[in-house]
Amino acid sequence: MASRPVSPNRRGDTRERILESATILFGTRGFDAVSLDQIATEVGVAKQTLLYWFASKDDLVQAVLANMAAELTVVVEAAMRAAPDDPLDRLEAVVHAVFRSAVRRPALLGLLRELSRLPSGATGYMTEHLNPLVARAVAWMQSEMELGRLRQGNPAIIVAMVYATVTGIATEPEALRVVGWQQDIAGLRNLRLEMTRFLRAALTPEKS
Amino acid sequence: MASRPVSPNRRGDTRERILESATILFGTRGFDAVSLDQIATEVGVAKQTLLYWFASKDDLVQAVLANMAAELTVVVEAAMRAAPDDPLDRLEAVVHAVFRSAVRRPALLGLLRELSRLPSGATGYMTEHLNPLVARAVAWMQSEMELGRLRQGNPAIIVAMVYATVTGIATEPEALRVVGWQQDIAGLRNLRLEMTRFLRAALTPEKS
DNA sequence: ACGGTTCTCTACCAATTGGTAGAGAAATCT
DNA sequence: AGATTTCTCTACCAATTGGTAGAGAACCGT
Repeated sequence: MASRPVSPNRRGDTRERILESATILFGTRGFDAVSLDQIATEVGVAKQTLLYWFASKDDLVQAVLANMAAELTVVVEAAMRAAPDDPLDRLEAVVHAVFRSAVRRPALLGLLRELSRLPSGATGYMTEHLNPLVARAVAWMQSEMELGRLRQGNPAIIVAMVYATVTGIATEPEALRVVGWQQDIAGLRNLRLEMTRFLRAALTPEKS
Repeated sequence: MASRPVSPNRRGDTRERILESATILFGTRGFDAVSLDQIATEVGVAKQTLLYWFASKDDLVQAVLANMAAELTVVVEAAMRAAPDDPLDRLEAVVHAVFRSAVRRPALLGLLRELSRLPSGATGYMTEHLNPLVARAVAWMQSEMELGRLRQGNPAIIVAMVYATVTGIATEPEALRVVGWQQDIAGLRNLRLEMTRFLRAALTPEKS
């Protein structure tokens, strides 16, 4: 048992594997509920290997968050750029992209939600990272409102509301199960369609 | 230090004080993040007093959840009964009531969200408790849709969506802070108005 | 006054937590 | 080949976790 000569080292991907497992565990169960040992076991590595790559649990959390912010930013900006000009179509495209992303990795949005229960200060770094994205979203929504292409309202709050809706739906399968929703391909498609209809209705300008 | 003769016992309210503190701590920080010692310290009592009233942490969690479910049910049903007949007005009344409740005790909806990361099985009891409420909401929404008084759609998913929106907004002050929202009386009022407008727009039937 | 119940306490426990110390294998550089 | 850096390990640590054992104060009906 002492010798395990065959490549205990997969040459460099250890860090990423740790990040990936940590993202999933933190995002689904919460920071405090997940121990370093659990992550290490999942990755198939000793706890000290984690602490070699990340000086402390806090460091690991920060890295996971930064990773997530970057990933999310890429997804949103790509969708934003590729989308048509009409604001409702564009919003639908972004929501669709985020939603697909969230289905593939439910932990992503879970992490975002997890932020609110970190000791504030730890959140500073994140908000700093996500602020540009958020600011752009709010500005965009405001200008579209002024053009009369979106329903009038407080753009900041409405951005938050769209975020809350999408994130809530994507991170709370439990709530959906309670209302009898089935988590299969048809169900997912249905969910996405219903969500875009809901948001469209909420944001379509009133005919004056 | 050995003697503290002056009424260490406030005669019966200990259990409720524990429940209250536990609700707040669990709801804001999550079950795993809060230790029995922390709760005990907050209540101003020894940890063993907690374990006298609740056989285990799990028991305490269950009690807190049951408490919350009852409280929420009362709030929703009272609002539902007192509200006018028009479905949008009624929805607004219920959302208003829940929202007020959530502002007064942010932990309430936080607990609800926390459910999704409990080992399933622990959630069974809760869903059982909340199921009647949810089932009634879905049935109500469906019948109103059939009457053409609400926008057509999948009633179950739409109930979940409204839930996600309200809960997300009420439990993620962080998200609101990021978009520059101020948590004062005017801000709260504004938030509530914007939210009801949002939901109204999302659920108003299309004029055919 | 007294025996029992109700309630809270101090003292302790094994298991788990995040983290340190330092050894040793493998790859890389010279 | 030898030295150094990179990477992962075993062994250990103090602190905290949920939980047990059991003593003792305050109240109760009798």
